[in-house]
Amino acid sequence: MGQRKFRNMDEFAKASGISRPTLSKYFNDPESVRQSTRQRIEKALKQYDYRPNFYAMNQNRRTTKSIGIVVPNLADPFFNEISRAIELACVEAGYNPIVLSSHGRTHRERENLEALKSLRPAGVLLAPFGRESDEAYIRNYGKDVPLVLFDADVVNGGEAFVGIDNYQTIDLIVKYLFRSGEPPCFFEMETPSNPNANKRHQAFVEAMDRIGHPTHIFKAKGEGWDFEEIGKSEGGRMLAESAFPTNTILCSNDRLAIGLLSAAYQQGIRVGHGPECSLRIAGHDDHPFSRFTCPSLTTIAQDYTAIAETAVATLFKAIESEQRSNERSITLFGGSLVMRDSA
Amino acid sequence: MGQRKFRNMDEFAKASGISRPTLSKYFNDPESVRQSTRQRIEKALKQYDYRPNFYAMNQNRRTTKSIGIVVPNLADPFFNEISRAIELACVEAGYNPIVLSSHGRTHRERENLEALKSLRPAGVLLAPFGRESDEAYIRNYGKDVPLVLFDADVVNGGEAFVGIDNYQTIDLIVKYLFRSGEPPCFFEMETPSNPNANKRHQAFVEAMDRIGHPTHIFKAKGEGWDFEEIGKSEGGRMLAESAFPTNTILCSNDRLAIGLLSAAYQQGIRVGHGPECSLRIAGHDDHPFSRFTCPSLTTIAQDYTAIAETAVATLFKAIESEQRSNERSITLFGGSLVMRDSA
DNA sequence: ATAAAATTTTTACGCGCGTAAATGACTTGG
DNA sequence: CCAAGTCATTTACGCGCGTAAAAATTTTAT
Repeated sequence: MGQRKFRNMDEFAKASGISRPTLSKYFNDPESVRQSTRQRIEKALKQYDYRPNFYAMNQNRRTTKSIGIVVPNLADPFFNEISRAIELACVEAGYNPIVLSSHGRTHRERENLEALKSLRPAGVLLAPFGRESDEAYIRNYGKDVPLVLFDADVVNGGEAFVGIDNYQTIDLIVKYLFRSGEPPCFFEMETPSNPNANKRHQAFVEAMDRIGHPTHIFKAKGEGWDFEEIGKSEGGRMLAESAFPTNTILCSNDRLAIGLLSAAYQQGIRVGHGPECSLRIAGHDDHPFSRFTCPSLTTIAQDYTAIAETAVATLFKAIESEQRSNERSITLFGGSLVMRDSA
Repeated sequence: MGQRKFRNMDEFAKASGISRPTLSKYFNDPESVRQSTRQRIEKALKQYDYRPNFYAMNQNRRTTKSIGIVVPNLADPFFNEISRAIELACVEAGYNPIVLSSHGRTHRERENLEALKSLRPAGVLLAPFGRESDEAYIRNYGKDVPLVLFDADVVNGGEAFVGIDNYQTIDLIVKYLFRSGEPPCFFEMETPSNPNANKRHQAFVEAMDRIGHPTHIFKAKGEGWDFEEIGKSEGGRMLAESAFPTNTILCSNDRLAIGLLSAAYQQGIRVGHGPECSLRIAGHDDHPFSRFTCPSLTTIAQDYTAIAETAVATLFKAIESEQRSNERSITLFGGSLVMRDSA
């Protein structure tokens, strides 16, 4: 394959004996031409190795086949995994995903969305920063482009939100910790930007209320995305000061827990659910490293695939309906308890 | 800002009182117009909020401002960090980086490169899979597009290669381990696809030769990218069988080491450099989690920034020279020893 | 076999911008 | 103030493909 090079679709049309408009239709959607024509085209494609000019293709299309995916930070395994799942779902639907990470910088969220706009994407999937996002901007953005939010919600932003039901997950793990030992206290960031953190805080308060135990919450100072480092230094300090009133600590997310585990290890504290252990630590999110921590981390697993597929399906529905619907849908998935060695 | 919406550059030209060709020049390179004109344009830009059509812009350009960055797997923190550094360097140079991950699937490397081709990028930075890459294809690719390889080399692929000097790094850490305790044995994947692994193997053999100690190498069975899992299961089995003849194990990379540390912990083996410890474990790459393992991992830090910046600079030189040069350059950076608690 | 439906071909135009050449206006230094 | 140089404007064309409409062809149903 690939003897000749073609400068444009016309040349390829001549060589393959198929008219240019038909070829154009085929490249838009291979299903849209007759089976026999499709085979003829694909045979010619194998023989000649031609690819339409991406830019010319998209210039005049009403709508492109590109889907923008914007996440706060690809270095965070959670966003890494979920954007990978979303990417996959887009490719399977015949779309062309474009993943953009804001690298933990709030202002880059807006820059990424702006950059996407000039690509005229068919739709955008956005995991907003949360507190620090430009909410008005996002709401406005959704009026121009089909937009589905995931992980973190913005009131009235886009067509829909798909995320996790933090009340269910926190209730689940609090209940487990309570039944299997002392009731937990809660370890979180002092000023979390992610709204899930706030919901988890609230959910913890309510869960402790329900089981009728006093609520203890400990806040780690620190800014940025180095959650492990903050968990280690701040949590380590609290451990050293014996600040925690119970032997069970529920961390707002796995990354904090990983830092806390590291601090506990350094201080010679035995962590685990066995009788010879003096501390139990649990996390939330089932970070890919949670199974390799020492001890392995008991946590809540989010269903990445379900969230990804629902977000993508919702977006496609919005794209196909061709109009912004008035009813905004919110889908929350439950998480499942992963019992490992740390609690 | 942003009262009116413009359908094209002509409308914006009329409204701003600047001719379209001048605007076109400005968007190509803001420095290419006179300072006073530039200020007028930027003032108008603030007032009106216009962005040129990305597709029309690139269609007729000799060369676009896009740089393709292709890595085997963004889920691997090493590639995550280095692609982030490269992305940054490209943005700073006024280019538009496009990061594509092959998600650990060999065939996607070629698909990504093909997809990039139809974007007519100014250049491409590629970290090939190695053994499983289509080497002939990559060599050929470099004839069409300015191409710089990093991390893993392909003989005669592209303009240049930028990577790490595994001989220096392995020698460094072997020497350290030898001076601070028993000489190490080596723990690696049985059939690594990454050529760095092969070089490290070779470097280990030579380093042990130099210090005059017998060379022991242990190979973990397993395929794919779950290095931690493989390190834990295979390494754990070897630990349980007391297969290692020395108390010091040098792992081919940090991800294997993290798995091995996890296995050692589960078996109640105390790992570290202190007298109360029975095992020392060292890694290679300074994985972001290495400082949070239990104990924290002694390892070799690669200079991501240096590699990224050199790769980008080399690519830009190739782009500017407008012709494939005959001399292929190879740049190798040394690593530095990071002494933590595990060895 | 024939009519109706589905698909392809022919023809033609336009998208938004890059780019080139000629012309015109401005800046700089003496 | 003028000449030379620099930069902006005017004019005009083309890029490669999307897309629309009408004509021609093929397929399907009757």
